[in-house]
Amino acid sequence: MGIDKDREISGKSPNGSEERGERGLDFVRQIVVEDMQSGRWGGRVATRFPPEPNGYLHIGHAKSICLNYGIAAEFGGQFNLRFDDTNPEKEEQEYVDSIIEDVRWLGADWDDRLFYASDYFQQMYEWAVELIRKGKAYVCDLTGDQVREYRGTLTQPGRESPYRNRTIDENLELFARMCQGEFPDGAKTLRAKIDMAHPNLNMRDPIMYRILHETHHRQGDQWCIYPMYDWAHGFEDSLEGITHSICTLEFENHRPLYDWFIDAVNEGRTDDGSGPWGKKIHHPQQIEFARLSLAYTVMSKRKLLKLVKEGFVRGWDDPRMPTISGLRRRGYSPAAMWSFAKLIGVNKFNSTVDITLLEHCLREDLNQTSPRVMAVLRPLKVIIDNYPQGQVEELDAVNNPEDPAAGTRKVPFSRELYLEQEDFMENPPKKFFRLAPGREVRLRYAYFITCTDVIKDAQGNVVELHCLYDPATRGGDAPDGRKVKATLHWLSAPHARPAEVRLYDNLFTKPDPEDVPEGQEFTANLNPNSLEVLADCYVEPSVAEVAPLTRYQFERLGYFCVDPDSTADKLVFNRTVTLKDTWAKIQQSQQQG
RNA sequence: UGGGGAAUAGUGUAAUGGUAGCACAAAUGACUCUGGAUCAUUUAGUCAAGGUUCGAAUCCUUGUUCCCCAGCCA
Repeated sequence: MGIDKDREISGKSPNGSEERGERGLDFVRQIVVEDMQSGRWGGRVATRFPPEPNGYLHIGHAKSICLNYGIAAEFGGQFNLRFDDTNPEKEEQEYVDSIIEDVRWLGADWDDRLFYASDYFQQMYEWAVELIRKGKAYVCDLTGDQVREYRGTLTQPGRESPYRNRTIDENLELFARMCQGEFPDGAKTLRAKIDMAHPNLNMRDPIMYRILHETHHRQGDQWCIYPMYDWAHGFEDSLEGITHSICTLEFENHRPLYDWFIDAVNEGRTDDGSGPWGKKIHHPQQIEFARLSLAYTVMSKRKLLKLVKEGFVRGWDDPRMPTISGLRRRGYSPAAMWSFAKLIGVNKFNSTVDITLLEHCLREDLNQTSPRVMAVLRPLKVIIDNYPQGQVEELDAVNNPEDPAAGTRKVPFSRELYLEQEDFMENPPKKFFRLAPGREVRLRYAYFITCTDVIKDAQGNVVELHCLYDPATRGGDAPDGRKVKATLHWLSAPHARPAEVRLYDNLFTKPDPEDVPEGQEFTANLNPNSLEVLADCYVEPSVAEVAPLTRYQFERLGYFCVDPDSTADKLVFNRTVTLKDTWAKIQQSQQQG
């Protein structure tokens, strides 16, 4: 899976100043280094990636996975994969399966530590009872609307619930009955008794449990009360011995609660377990970092779900989606994702990353690893008039100039060829080096050819070219040393295999899809041209039978990847990313004047 | 207008009291059997104003801007 390489890419300090240790490290790793030096966790590092299985993972999650797994790998620690499945209303097995596949594909290794928060429900229940006994939690009968009303506002303190001072025995009994299913959804909650005037709204008697008569994807109907995130999450980390609980910035306001709940359980507990409440439980440190934003796409699960549900894309793994499965289908490699994660770093402020950074990481990896092959996307038939009818030659082509070990292959050449339509212009502008009437170019690995005649249809479209080849230039070199300005890719028409090629562009037309007129939604910025299907393409015969997700570079065009829609009869490719295209830039500036 | 965070070239990110550096992007040139790749050069930055200091992106003060929080979601 190339994990060693991935690790190498992701590891160590960004500046290569490894001898300095903490210099140049992101702030999370600096904390880890300090903890290692101080022995805070006994030299132990344990991280986790805790997705809720209510959607597919996206590249923002990849950033988190690379951070968490990267830290564990670099410091000799452990990395857990844990499903935070505390809300049966939104969670599904399909999402669990896709998440496992995606994390594994990225190369993060959780060994045998695949956990589910729902497996901790019994322990959490017992701790909740303990909090009631300690007078720190109570059963509340307020309705949802009332809870909101009593909570107060950002600037005004809340009011205490009239149920706040129930006796411990009454609370114990009611909570047990909640758990036994005696009350309908929403009738009662268990709340922490903290401070209704707290300036942090999260501390105004937060709800620990709600009643939900819902079948859980894993626990079935065993429970009808479900823990809230704030109550559950710290304990999940605690039970797994997590040292650094890394999450995104919006949970910063929740950290006081994370700490409060663990402290509340630990109150009265001792290090050696003596005393009525037993032994103290582990108290991890929560650290928050900024989530990733990418230009020209959206990253929230809600919006991605909308794109899928309303058919704006073909599914979670549509190659235009920023999901891990979408990027994989598009042709991204784990190595590219890792180097991207390293490049963007980790910080505490929101930033929007330019897609050119992502594409740079992609090209950097694909250039090293992708076998080259010739393909023609928009074919233009070319007849070599002086090439013997019926003759076929097998010419040597290099598989990967960046990797001599990749070897060579044979490419058939014949009298009838396909060239790329855009490689010919009848009236070439300045700086157009490719084929034009009377002009000589090289066909890669083959011959020099000169264009002698242009055939057009009734509408004046160029439909066929006639050329002469120079037999002395076989292989692509002229014995007399004459030069040509261009080298073109080509295919022997009788040998070429038909293929469908899907070209992709940004899903949205604006860097910030949220930038919409008053009253409109982000979908108003969807790019109508994000997908272009070319049905009549051709590829080299050497790419006859290939597995889905196999990557190639189509010479001079870009990186392409076999789509799972591909069959033996019909090859289908996705364009992962184009090659850098100097001519396109020149053309653009020429058009702009 | 309560509380919690954060501001470094167009973008991302280093510098942790001592020459503001790197990558991407952009521009120019070299080389090239991919107008690819590679190499070289250039443009461009500390939110603002004060203060401390021999010396401030870094420390202090004041201000500005941005993000998060009023789900029985996570």
